Amino acid sequence: MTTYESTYETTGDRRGDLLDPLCPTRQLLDRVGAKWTSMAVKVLAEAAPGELRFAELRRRIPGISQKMLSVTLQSLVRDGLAERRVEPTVPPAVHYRLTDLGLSLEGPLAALREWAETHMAQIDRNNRLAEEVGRS
Amino acid sequence: MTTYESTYETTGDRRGDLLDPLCPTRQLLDRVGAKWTSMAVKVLAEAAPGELRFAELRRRIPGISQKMLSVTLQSLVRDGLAERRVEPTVPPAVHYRLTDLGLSLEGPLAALREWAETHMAQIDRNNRLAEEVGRS
DNA sequence: CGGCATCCCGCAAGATACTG
DNA sequence: CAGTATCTTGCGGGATGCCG
Repeated sequence: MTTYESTYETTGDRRGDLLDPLCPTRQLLDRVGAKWTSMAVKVLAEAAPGELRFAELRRRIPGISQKMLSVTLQSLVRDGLAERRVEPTVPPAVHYRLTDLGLSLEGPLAALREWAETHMAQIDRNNRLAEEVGRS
Repeated sequence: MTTYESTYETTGDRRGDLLDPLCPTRQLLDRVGAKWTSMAVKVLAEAAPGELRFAELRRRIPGISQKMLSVTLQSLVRDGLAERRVEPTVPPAVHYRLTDLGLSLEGPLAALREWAETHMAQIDRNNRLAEEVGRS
């Protein structure tokens, strides 16, 4: 655990200076929460160790725009989670596949997904219940 | 797996209608990616099965504003992940604790955290490398 | 103490159009 | 085919101030 807890307790009100741009968990969650990243990782992981072309990825991620897929893949490549391979034909064919690092992320992500699928129905029920209570 | 894959493959371009507001994974990731939710769950989980007061939570989550802590806790309570207990003193003391459901989320979240702490340094290195390449 | 109401801003992300 | 470029918007979230 590299995140903060014991510190700051006694210091009172010195919030606002160091904040937390360093916390690795925060950084990761920002990326995972980026709305498409986790989907892309999932789809690529399902195809692993094979590759997928841009258009193929787009087809497998319903609702994603050309732009967001492009941006998301660039981010994955920059992070070293995915690799880009261009076949020099005309028109060019671009293939993507997860790196070992990317694949290693799929495990934790899958755990979260499983949790979601198991419990989201309950959570929805809780929300509807809270809504009714709120109206009273 | 309740998420989509085999569908949409043959239908071509019918994106934009059903999109995905139903996908439980997406819903969960939206909440987890909400920048403070995961932190709050973590801190509450560390205190479990004990409770934490509002101000105490604020102290343990460096950088969070009063508003965001409030909003985040409300969200957790609505989802049934946490419970709120008000002690009718003056001024009132409000205590929060995770429900069993909330606690069950901590496992998958901790896995993600562990992954982050293990690999974020490498990812940062990858990014710096990509930046250098980009300048060439 | 533990909020809620209000105002405000930046950025993620959608729509659209163009290119090697 | 696989992208960039540009414009635009929604809303997450910060700051501030008031209330029971």
